Amino acid sequence: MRPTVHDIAAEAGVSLATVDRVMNARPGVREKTRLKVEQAIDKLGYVRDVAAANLAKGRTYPFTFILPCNENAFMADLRDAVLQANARGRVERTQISIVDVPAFDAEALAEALLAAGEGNPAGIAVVAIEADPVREAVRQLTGRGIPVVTLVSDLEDSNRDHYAGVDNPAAGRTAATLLGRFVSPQKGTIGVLAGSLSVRDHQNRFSGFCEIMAAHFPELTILPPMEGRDDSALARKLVSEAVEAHPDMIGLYSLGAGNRGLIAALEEARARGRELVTIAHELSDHSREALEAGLFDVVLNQDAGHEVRSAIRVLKAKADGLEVIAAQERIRIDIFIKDNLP
Amino acid sequence: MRPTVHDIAAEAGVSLATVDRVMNARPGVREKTRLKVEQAIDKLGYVRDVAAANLAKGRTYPFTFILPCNENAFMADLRDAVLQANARGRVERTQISIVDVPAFDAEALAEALLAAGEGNPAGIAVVAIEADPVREAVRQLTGRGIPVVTLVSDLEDSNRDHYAGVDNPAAGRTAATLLGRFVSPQKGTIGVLAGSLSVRDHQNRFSGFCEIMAAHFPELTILPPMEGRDDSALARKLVSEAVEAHPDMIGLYSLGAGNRGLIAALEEARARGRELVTIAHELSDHSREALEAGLFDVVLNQDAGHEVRSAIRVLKAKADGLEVIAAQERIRIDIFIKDNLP
DNA sequence: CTGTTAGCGCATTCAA
DNA sequence: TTGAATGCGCTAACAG
Repeated sequence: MRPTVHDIAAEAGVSLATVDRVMNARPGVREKTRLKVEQAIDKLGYVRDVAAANLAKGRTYPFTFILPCNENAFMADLRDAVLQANARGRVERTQISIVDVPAFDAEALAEALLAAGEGNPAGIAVVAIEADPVREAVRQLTGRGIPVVTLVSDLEDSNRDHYAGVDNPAAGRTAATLLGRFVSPQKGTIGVLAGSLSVRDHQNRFSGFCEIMAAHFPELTILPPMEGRDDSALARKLVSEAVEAHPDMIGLYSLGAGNRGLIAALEEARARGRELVTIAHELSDHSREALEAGLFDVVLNQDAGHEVRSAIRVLKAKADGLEVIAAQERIRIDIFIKDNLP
Repeated sequence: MRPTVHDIAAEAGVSLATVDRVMNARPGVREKTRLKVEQAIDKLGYVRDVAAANLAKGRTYPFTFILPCNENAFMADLRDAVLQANARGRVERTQISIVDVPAFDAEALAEALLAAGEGNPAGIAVVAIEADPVREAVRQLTGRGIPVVTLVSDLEDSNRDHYAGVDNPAAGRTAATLLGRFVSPQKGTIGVLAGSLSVRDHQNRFSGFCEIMAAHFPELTILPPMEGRDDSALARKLVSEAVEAHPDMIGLYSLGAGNRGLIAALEEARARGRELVTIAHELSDHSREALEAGLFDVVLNQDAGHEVRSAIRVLKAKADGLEVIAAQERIRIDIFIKDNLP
């Protein structure tokens, strides 16, 4: 049998309460006593039974998820995933409250973070925006011992506890290699459609994309990126015009959301006899259909469900002061073609 | 607060013990009483606290994993993943014993399954072989209420509780599309290296591969598959000879293990000025290097860690009579190129 | 500073 | 056929 608190207490010659104090780093224990207990703990190889501990504590984990009120399918998926996780909260002992913030508004986000902190949640997950006020808010929270996990979009140079999202420069590089090889050996121009290049994720993807294109596909010219602002109509217009304006355009990388408009534009182009090798992000009903119809050639995806579950696991672990299994928490860049659709 | 057994007992006007009997479908309860309790349960929306239940039971889950003693990197990974999971068994309340069986030996596997069942484990995971004795053994086990999960390789027409592995025909189709597009617009022949076509997984991959090749890349000719028997030296020899014999061979799909020998052969070919678009399976140190060196173009992968953890989660859920979250348990076909390596 | 004690939600003897 | 009592491993008042 694995050792219990009783065994530790006996071994150390103290009471249960003292063992508990030591284990939870609570004050009111002489240094000497603490040492005895700690020795007993690793002599017996004690590991605390978290389930039992939580039972005793009647513990539930109140988490706060701060999400942008964006309209695209991915954010909807993300929200869904959070709601679903919360639905299973009865048994997982988590209780998640979602806080909505306006998209792309750093000030509002910073405020929301601080406000969330007031409720003393067991942890906070946030779709970050790269900005100093946000960084500062996160610093305050972690300083107060509240675990913070960035979700989907990271916050560099902050001391967030964990980032639950993909490596975006790598996503851009992946897109470049696939696009380059698919169009090869044709020469021509490649369009890029972003949501907004003021968003960090999109920046990162774009730079990764350009890096590989420049290095390995010099015969392909990247057109200046279009900014569709995740707006369906705008994206459609931009892409249609670009296809028209560049008869030598043979490929397209859409690194943001706004697949609907993009798909419409590609259908138009196809009707006029133009076929573009196209790589887009985020698997949704629309992008899946586009893949099956051959309008998209590749979809790069981050699994919202995985990200949310990972964030929760990490938050729980941090709240309990446990280690996280890094390998299990790495969020992959999924590559989908029509043949490996889930 | 969520309702507890006490609330149910009070609501139904019976004792805790009776509630327990009803919940665990144990005998010795009058039909009428049972009904009262059941009504109380869904009136209050009771869901049992599994953690508390396990604590009370002092429950641990003794699982048996039956693995082939194969020498390839993937199987080693799989074994590692099981050992690692077992190491965390103290806190997960699992205790896994590994049973080794000779590779590709259906009789031995069937025997091992039956033997494992004697120990009355809480569940069994097995790398299946498609054969009737195996099917029969699985049927017996599940008939006795022991949950059985197939791992990596499924067992069709058996009543195993779950399959923790990838969709192999889809893997083959994926390889075909990528290979076809990468070599395009060249014409030529494509080599196929299998471990053994008597293994179900390999068969499935091969047929998926041929299906797409025939449908979409008629200008490419698939050579008769080579069988490397997961033997490094043999694989090397076969591939080298094939490259030599077919000057028009421009692509290669390796759908089994034996990457070492394959890589050596590709290096030789490269030294002689021959470059083949190559797609292989399973990410390992060797295949990763090959990817980085440009010897492999794509590696399709199944994550052994995910598969094992998934198998354990499912086994636990089945043992507890709980639902599994299907979406979380689907094992992906990971596509790796040099840019999205983990 | 340290120990005693009473639960957390559930399963399980042992009586009745 | 049912109920009362005890304990799983741990935490948290409340006393000393």
